[in-house]
Amino acid sequence: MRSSDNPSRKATSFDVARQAGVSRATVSRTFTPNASVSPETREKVHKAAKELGYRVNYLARSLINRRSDLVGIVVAGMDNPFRAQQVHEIAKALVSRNFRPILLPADQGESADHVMDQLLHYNVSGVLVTSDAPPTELCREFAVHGIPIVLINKGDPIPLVDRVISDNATAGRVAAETLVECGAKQLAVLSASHVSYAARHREAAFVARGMDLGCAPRVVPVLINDYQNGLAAGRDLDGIDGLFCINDYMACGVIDALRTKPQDPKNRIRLIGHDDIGQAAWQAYGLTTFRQPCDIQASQAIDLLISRMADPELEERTVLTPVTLVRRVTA
Amino acid sequence: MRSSDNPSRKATSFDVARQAGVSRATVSRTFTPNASVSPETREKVHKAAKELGYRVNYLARSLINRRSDLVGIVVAGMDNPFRAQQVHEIAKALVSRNFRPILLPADQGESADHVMDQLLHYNVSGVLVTSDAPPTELCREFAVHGIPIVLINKGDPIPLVDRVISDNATAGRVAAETLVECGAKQLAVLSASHVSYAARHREAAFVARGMDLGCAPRVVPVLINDYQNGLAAGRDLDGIDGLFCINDYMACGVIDALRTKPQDPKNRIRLIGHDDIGQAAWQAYGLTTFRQPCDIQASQAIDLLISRMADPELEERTVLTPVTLVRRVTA
DNA sequence: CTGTTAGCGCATTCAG
DNA sequence: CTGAATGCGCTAACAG
Repeated sequence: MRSSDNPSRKATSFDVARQAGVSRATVSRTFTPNASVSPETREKVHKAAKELGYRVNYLARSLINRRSDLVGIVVAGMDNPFRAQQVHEIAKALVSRNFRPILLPADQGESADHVMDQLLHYNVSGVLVTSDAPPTELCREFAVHGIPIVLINKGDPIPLVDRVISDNATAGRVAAETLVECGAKQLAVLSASHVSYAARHREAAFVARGMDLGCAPRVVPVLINDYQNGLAAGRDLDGIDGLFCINDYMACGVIDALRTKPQDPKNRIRLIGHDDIGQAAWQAYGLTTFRQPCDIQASQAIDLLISRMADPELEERTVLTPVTLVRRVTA
Repeated sequence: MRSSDNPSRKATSFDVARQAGVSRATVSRTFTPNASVSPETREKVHKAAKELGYRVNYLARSLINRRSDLVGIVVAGMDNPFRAQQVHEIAKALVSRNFRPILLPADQGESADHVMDQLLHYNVSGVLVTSDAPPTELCREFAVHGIPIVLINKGDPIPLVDRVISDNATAGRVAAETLVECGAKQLAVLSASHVSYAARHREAAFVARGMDLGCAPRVVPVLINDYQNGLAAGRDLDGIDGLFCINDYMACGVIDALRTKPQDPKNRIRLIGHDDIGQAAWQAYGLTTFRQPCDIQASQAIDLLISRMADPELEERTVLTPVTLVRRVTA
């Protein structure tokens, strides 16, 4: 008396096998890619399966495969529209490749550890991290367990951990050049560089190029790269006519601050952001900004994941994704 | 020769048992809530576990429990900031209660079916749906399989399917009253009511109350409740001095349209939105709107899930969450 | 191509 | 309180 006695319970391969008059192994083969089953039996099995509403239990399967098609997405700062978009693209890409994304918000510092730790219980096939502060030690632990990790736009190199990074250097450089082209002389960059790898690098490239062009940019630090900090910083801004914001989320705040501030009409401040969030294109902002191709980043991240699943010992890799300047009205 | 021969592989309860000098059953009990293990042996087991980096394999566990602590989140329209926030809150709530959210974007109509179908392979403990067009038939299938579903702000009653719904009637009513209070005489409501349950109900309540107050509202239909449609509709708006937008996402578009449109300054149009997305509070908008308590909705949805897990035969329930009017500058 | 056998890692009877 | 045995649902090896 195995299963099949309780009709309300989910059908198992055993039930299907009986109904189709074959063995369980054959049922299994029928639902395994690259199987080898004769067309007729496969037909029978499919028929029986449909009648019984049978579905392969992936959990049981992964017990054998030692791998679960589950992939963790660790994310912080979902209030930033760019993050939301990123998560969306990653989830879509994952699903389209037959992975199941398990979403882990990691906002409150310590929780990231706990949450990633949980993943270890699920035999995940990999982890995608787009949180600002990647917990380096945990990354190591995953690597040790042979679980692929890829960092998106974050963090310095870690052995066995791959990264997808957008071209921050180009963004910073082009931002400086564009602002100067537009006639700006007093450059500044707004960024919370201590919390974000990307911010740090964009800022550095901007400053370097600004110097080259003969206008040493001022660095205006903020606590977090968000709207509120942008707004506050925007109010205090002075003696500046060209500003690079490390991200659009903050840039929107700056624009709102400038809007209500008396400005010299002959010397409007030129502004460039980064990310091309939806709001950047809203009429109230018309923000000139760098577009990050979320969809491409997502699919490249997954490529890295897959290739490392095949060979966990691979040396860590970094792929650079291009940014493109979207010119609107602020510069 | 069971496991334990390959040191690089993950430790199993077998390994821990050996190292601690106890049986596998005891190890199991040590990591099972409400176990009954003597403090000393529990201590030994924990020590061994730590040394070996042992983690319970939840996948194997769920094979026995017939349940996996995995919960699906089905979502569409993540470009709407409100949706993003909703997903974030749900994911946080889920994780804090020791569930694992698996995120399923369901944008392209048909994909919702396919994607939900996949969930059936994972023995999920439940499904939370916040997509605009809930696939009624699939809901039924889940119900049949005894998998709890809760719809958030969506859909008409389905047997065995619970719902968390924000107080759309009050929102619609208060919107009408508030606009009139502010001196509006020509009311209108902007909504794509065919795609959204919530829109339909807010619209109806608004119209009803408007009639009561002696100003029959005009209903302006749009295709989708998004920024672009708001922008377009805003441009065409005429002969209106009080507008209720079914959601903030669209309301932002309306505001942007009105901003660039010559308006009679003595008869500015009063505007009320719904959701209180982050942008509503941005200085460029200052949108008066109804706040939906995402966090409360999330936790109530999970409560429903849990109670139905305990008793799948429960009659379907509906919980109503309150909305609160946040007054800013547009009304 | 198909059936048989032997586990994947764990929790749960049932004895002791 | 603890250990031995059984099986959750499935697939990988090996015959045939």
